Amino acid sequence: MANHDPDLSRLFHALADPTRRGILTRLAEGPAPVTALAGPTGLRLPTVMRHLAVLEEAGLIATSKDGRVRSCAVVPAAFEPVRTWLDEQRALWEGRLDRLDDYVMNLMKERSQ
Amino acid sequence: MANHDPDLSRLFHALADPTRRGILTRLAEGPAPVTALAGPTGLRLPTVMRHLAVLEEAGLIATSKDGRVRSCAVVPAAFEPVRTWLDEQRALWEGRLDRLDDYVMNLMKERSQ
DNA sequence: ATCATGGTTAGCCATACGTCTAACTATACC
DNA sequence: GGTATAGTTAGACGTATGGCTAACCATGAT
Repeated sequence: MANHDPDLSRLFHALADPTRRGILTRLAEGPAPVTALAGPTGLRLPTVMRHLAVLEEAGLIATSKDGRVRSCAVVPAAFEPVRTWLDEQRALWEGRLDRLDDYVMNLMKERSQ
Repeated sequence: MANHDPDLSRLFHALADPTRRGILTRLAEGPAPVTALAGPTGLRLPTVMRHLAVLEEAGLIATSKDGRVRSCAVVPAAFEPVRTWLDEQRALWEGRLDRLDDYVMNLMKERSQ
């Protein structure tokens, strides 16, 4: 029941935007400065900065400034809660289906007696 | 590079709300009518209906009406694109890290000659 | 036929989101 | 010092989101 987890909401929200996913994919190849990230998007710098802020607040990227260039890098571990939530959901369905299996099995056994 | 996929955006967006995740968790235990889903949320029916519409448009649930009651059920397969995207991202990081490994290995080999 | 129940539609409202421009700061380079 | 480069801040703007009320079907029960 990790549903009210604000982290999870922030994560999913951060991932819900194509521009942000694009940035993450780009960063998966390795760290990059802000301007390099902005280029492919066709968006203005301040807009990209906002996207980066969303990603950083979600913990999906980390940034550090060296001189006048800010380098951004993906934080793979940050994806874990998402994966975990998906796994939890799956476990719930499967639990249910197992119980349904048992139920059907019992029915069949009773019938065959 | 499945980033511009509108399905993915709709999925992530649908999952970004605690109320909607709560509904999914509830549905993972088995199908339920709208009112049963609304109860725990403390929200008004029209509000819940909107959440259900978002979930259905994302393909995460399916609904069908029998008499005057609409039954909602989770659609496990709909989660796959999310999982797939996560896996793709992971593959990218790992590819990068592998190449980095190779690079370091080569460096070390060259040094030791 | 009447009434209660379960759901639906329409519309309002405040806030959040994604985008932009314009103006500003800070660092590198000549 | 002067200029180009990289990023930042502030504010505006239209649209989307999440919530509500009120009124409206549709169906099952009496």
